[in-house]
Amino acid sequence: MATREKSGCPINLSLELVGDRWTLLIIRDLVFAGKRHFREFLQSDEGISSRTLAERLQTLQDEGILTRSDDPTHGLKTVYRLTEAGIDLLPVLATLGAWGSKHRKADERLARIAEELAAGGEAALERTKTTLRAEHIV
Amino acid sequence: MATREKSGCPINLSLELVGDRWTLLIIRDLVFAGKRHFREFLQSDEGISSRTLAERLQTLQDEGILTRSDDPTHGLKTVYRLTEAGIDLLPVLATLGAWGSKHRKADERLARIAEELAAGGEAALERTKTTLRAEHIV
DNA sequence: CCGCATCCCTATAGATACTG
DNA sequence: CAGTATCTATAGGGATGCGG
Repeated sequence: MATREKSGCPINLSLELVGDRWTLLIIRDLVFAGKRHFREFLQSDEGISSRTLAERLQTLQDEGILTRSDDPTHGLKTVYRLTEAGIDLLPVLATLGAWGSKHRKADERLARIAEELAAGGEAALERTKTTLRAEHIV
Repeated sequence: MATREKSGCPINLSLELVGDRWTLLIIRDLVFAGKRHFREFLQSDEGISSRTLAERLQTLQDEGILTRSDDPTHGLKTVYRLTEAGIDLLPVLATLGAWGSKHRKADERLARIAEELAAGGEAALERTKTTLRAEHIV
């Protein structure tokens, strides 16, 4: 990515990083599907290519949204985790999910989950965030 | 756009429509800058091209996010307005703006506005929505 | 097996100029 | 004024390769 900033508008700055077809899907998989490894991200229903995935993981790391580390139990594997800045994207995912549930033909089961998270407001978001943070300490 | 659906995930369905560099900037200009005409969108700081703008306005209309109509006071002009589905994207803009304010180097003044809207919660969002709806009746 | 890097090729984005 | 035509640049899919 690394496009030069086109304006200081907060919405624009956010979109310069996450405003594409794939970035928020990767973060969704980190948050809701508990994915941590390269191969797992490759296997999402939407089918990201390995080339695009590698590039996005790199820039997300460069921009402080996630961290890369070695899997202690399995030398070959690399573990990706969200930083605080990444976890803070949860409200964006929640509002996007709520909108999709309401205005697009979403899968019934997933739609209900999205609506519940959105309806739960701040409290529900905080609970999810706490769960995500716990993993870093472990 | 019109890419065939890659999954029924609500977040994915949202991203298939608004997950790109420009769509949410157009909606931002409709919501916060009160823009209504083709030329006005062209003049945003980020500099969208006329071709891309025309295409996005078309698909947004096709997907029921905005409406196109003639300006009664000025025969040549076309007026773009958000539908209810479009207005419902406001929480997405709000969370994106809040994230950008907190985690990117955003313009001071705009950052404060974004933070206030986010901090205001549901009530602040509802007030903005009401203002937007009023325009349709007029 | 793992996380990528590289290559090739096509689809789409975008700049610029122009039209009804 | 709201868009198109045309041309070029880039993003991205898919196959394959490669060091650890």
